[in-house]
Amino acid sequence: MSEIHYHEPARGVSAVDGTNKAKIERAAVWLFSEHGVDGVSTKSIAQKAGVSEGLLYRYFKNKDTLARELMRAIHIRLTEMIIAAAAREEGLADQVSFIVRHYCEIADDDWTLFRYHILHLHHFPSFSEGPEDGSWPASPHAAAVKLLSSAIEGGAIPKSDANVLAAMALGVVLQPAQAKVLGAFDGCLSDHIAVFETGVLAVLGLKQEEEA
Amino acid sequence: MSEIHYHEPARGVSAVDGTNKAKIERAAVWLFSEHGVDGVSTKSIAQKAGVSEGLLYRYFKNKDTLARELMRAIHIRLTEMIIAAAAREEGLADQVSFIVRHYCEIADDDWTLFRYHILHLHHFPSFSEGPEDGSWPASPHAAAVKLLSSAIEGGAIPKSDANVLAAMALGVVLQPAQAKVLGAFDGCLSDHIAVFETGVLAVLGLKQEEEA
DNA sequence: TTTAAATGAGTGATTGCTCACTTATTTTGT
DNA sequence: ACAAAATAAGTGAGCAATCACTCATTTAAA
Repeated sequence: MSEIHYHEPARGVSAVDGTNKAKIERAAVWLFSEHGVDGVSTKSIAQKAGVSEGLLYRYFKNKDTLARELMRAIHIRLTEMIIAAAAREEGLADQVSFIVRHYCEIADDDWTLFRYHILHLHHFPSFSEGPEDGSWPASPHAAAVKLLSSAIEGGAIPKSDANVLAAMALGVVLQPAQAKVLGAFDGCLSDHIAVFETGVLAVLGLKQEEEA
Repeated sequence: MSEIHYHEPARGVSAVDGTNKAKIERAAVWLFSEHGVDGVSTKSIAQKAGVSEGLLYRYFKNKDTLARELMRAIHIRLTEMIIAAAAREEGLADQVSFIVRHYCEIADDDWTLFRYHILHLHHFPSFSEGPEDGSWPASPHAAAVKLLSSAIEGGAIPKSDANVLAAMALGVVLQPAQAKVLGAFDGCLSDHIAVFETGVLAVLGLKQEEEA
């Protein structure tokens, strides 16, 4: 199978850390994901974390920095996962499978942080802007566009708008994720990996099991 | 062609109305879509609308009511459009075509209001909850689930989880919409109706032009 | 003893909202 | 037709509450 080792990066944000900084981060990510950055007061974060309000400012310059660092953690984790998928050379179907599986696992691994990402990414316009210098994808979408552009160039996919195609393919997984976030169904995302994979391949115009 | 007349409901929120109430609504929907409900002050709404702050409270009970009424307008418009699609009897492919086309047109018709919906729906949990009494779909997602459940029951689609399938199908259109909202590409959504339709049919497991 | 961690009362600014008031429009009396 | 009276539309200073953030002080670790 000759796997390229995609080294699972650090888990969600301070997943099993008992420090006060970690407590603050866990409280913040929960509250931010639930009410949005502007809907959460520094007082409520401190209260939920069980520390004083002033302590937030020892570890973070201000509220916005705290919110941004948390968002950055999940955002780059997802982006780099897709970049890692693009580096694989077992064909497009393998890349799709890789992305779908890891996307679901990252989401399930720290669902609160993931919910924060999917609901409030737009609060940080800089995170969804195109690559700064045009070379490196700075978002999951940009990374997916790059991957599909290569696939089109290589003839694995009929010529089409990679920008739109990437969004459609991501949507097959992201919209169920959003539906789950909004309470439309239970269980973890990984339960539906197979269905997602079939769906993404269909959108890309590939029958499953085709393409050696 | 025997069209069932889906009577396009009222346009976006007070689209071409010069009253002060309309001015307030247009200012509010713009600011809300850009910064979120909690990120906008009543003072800034009044300022952008060119009226006094006190006037907001003549037309709306409070800020949250204003925000909710605007969200409700686009939310029920999209929901009822999908319900109307489900009432058509020209087959599933026709229903998909209907939904994709009208979804894009509604979005393009009042892009600001649509952006508000796609970015900030989660601010109003009541709008994404399941149908109150279980009978009537109260959201686009719920309406799509109902439509696909019928399709499965009627044998037009292989048996599967309608909840997940609906989310995947919606994602094919919604994710490009979100990508456009975040600035990933220009032009209007309707430019891609054909691609969306093909994608949705693929996700549903229907080759295009099949199913008499 | 020295240094770092942690506190919480206090700061000025801003929040959503009210209300006494002015201005504009409509209704009524003659 | 015209003014007086009544209602509606619109204003903005001001209120209590809350906001993000600071800092003198206390507590704990090295």
